[in-house]
Amino acid sequence: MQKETATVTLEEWEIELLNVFVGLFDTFGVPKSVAQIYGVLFCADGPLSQEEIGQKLQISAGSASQGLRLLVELGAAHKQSVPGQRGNQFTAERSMRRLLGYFIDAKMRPRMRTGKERLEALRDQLPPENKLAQQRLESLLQWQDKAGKLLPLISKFLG
Amino acid sequence: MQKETATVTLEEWEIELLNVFVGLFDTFGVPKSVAQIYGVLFCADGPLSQEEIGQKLQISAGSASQGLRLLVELGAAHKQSVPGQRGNQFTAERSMRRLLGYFIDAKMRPRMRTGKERLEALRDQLPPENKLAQQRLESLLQWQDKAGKLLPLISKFLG
DNA sequence: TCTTTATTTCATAAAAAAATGAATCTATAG
DNA sequence: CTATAGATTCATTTTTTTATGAAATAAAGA
Repeated sequence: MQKETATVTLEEWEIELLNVFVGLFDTFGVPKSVAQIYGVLFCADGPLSQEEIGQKLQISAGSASQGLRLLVELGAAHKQSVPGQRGNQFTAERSMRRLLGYFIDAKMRPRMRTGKERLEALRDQLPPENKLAQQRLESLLQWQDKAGKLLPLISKFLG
Repeated sequence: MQKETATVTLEEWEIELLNVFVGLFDTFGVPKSVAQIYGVLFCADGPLSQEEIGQKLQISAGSASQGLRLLVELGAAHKQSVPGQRGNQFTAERSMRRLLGYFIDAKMRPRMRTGKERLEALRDQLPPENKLAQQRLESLLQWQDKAGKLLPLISKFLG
C-alpha cells in the first residue's frame, strides 16, 4: 500500500498557536504536552493518526497514547476508527462551548459533588454549639451552591 | 511579654474543610500546600501569624512564607502589619467574588493578553493565501474574545 | 547600639508528575 | 493462521515542581 507522505513538521504559525494553547490549558492544570497535542489537532486540516501527532511533536508512542486518552476523556478530542483502515484517527473539539462544557462535566462537577457530600455529612455531625465551624461550613456550602448555578450559565453564554 | 497560647492543632472539621479547598484549588492548578494555607486562614476566627499557620500545618517557615506570598499575589489572602507588634498577620479573602476576580486578574488576564498579542502579531505576518492558518487563527482569536466578555459576567453573577 | 524575633531567599533535597521504551495486546492484511 | 502495523500498558527514567533548612535580611525592644 502507498505510504501517505503527510507533513510531519510543524509550521511556524502552528508553533505559535500551540504556545497559546499551552498557556490556556495550563490555567486549568492541563500539562504542556497534552495541550500541544490538542493544538496539533486544532490546527490540522483533517483527522490525524496517533503516529502523525507523535511525529510532529517528537514524542514517544506511549506519550501520545496517554495524552490522547486524557484529551478524549476531557472531550477535547474525538477518536474515530475508520472501517477498513488500521489505526485510529483523531480530531479536535473546536467548539469552545463544548470544550468547556466537557471539562466542567469531567473534572469540576465530580469534585464539587464529592465536596458537597463531605460538607453536608460534616454538618450533620457538627455540634451546634460550635458556632465558628457552623458558620465557616455554611460559607463554603454557599460557594458550592453559587458555583453550581454559575456553570450552566457559562455554557449558555458560550452557546 | 506573655506568650499567646493559641490553638496550634487543626480540628476535625478544619481538616475536612481543608480537603475541600485542596480539591477546589487544584482545579486551577494551585498546589495542595497553598490551598491548605488558605483553608487555615478561611477557618480561623481572626488573623493569624505566619508562625501559627506553619505550626498548624507542620510546614517549614520557608514554605509558609512562599505559600503566603502566592496567596497574597492572587488576592486570596491579605497581609497586615499591626503597628507596635512584630511579625505580620494574615487573613483570608472570604468573598468568592473577589477571590475569583483577583484570580482572573492575576493569572488569566495576563495570559490572555499576551496570547492575544501574539496572535495578532502572527496575523499580520501570515501570508493571506494560507487559508488554513488564517482560519485557525481567527477561531482562536474568537475564543479570546468570548473569554474576555465572559469573565466580567462571572464577576457580576457572583456579586 | 546590640539582641532577639520574624521573615525572606535560595541552594539543595524530596516528592510528584510526565515521558520513555520495551513488552504486550489488538486487529487487519495477506 | 501468520505476520505485521498500530495501540496500549506500565515499570523505569527523566524532568519538573514543591518543600526544606540554613543563611541573610529586616524590624522592633532594651
